[in-house]
Amino acid sequence: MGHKWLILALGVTAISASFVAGMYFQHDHARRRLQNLIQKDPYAYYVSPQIYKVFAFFGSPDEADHRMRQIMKYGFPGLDDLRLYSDFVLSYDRRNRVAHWVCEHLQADSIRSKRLRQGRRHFQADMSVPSNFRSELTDYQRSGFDRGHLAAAGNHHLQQNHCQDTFFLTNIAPQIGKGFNSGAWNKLEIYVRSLVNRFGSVYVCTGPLYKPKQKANGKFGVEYDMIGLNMVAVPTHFFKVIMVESNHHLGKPYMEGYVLPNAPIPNGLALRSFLCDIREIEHYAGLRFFDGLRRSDLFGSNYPHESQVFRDFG
DNA sequence: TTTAATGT
Repeated sequence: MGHKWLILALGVTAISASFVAGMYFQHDHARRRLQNLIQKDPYAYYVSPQIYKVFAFFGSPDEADHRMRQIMKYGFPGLDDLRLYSDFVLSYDRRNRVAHWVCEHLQADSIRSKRLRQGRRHFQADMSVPSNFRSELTDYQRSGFDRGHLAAAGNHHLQQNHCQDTFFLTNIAPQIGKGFNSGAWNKLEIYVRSLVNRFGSVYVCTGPLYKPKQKANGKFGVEYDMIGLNMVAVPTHFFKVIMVESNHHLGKPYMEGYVLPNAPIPNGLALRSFLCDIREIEHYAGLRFFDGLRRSDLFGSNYPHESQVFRDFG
């Protein structure tokens, strides 16, 4: 009689012991996975509570999470008022009514399909932004400025809603039309798409700059216009930081940055004359680009004298 | 070709 109870007690002890051991190893495994994640992308850890708040906006959180992680694979430039769209991620500047930055991950099929070009191009205010921080269509009308895309419409032709999302005014900034938006800036966007076609996978971060100038009294100050009743800021410059993932023969990522003045730019001026040290862009924008990459792992840099690989545009 | 605004 006593033996039966003893065997039962031993059995229960063994089962619970293995259960506890299993939980311990499971927990250890999860902890190591999390540690790897944080080492690869330090921002993921800090940003996830804020991201999950945004998830409620989407029908299927898992899909949004998956796409967001793909686009933001190399880290967040900043963490202010993050907004997820179907094919790009954006940080919104409520004070200026213009984004801080917009991140895209471009692959050949998102720029190739031409049939979506026929689709209606329809600018609209983003009603998810509180009205006192929101820019409206009327702010841009008769302002003398174009509604310039940050994430270009031509980069998001894979699905109809991808393209339509780029027309939200959160992704729009006041740009000089002739000589800039339809000129040098458009040339830069076409150049980015040519990189996508040649190398397959390109990460792009685009945004405005409000660049200080030295005044008559010798001190530095920032001066910029504002348009409309909502006082939408007119950036003095725009930047684009481009990172080509390692599909090419040297097997290392390649990064370069451009800064263009929001002004008419002579047609003959080569794009490469706007190449800029990325640390300088970070200084003016208060952002860190592709922080998840070790800079020493990069092939080349954005200095014009180092590499001619990507510099054969007109 | 692509970008966009304007006037009817």
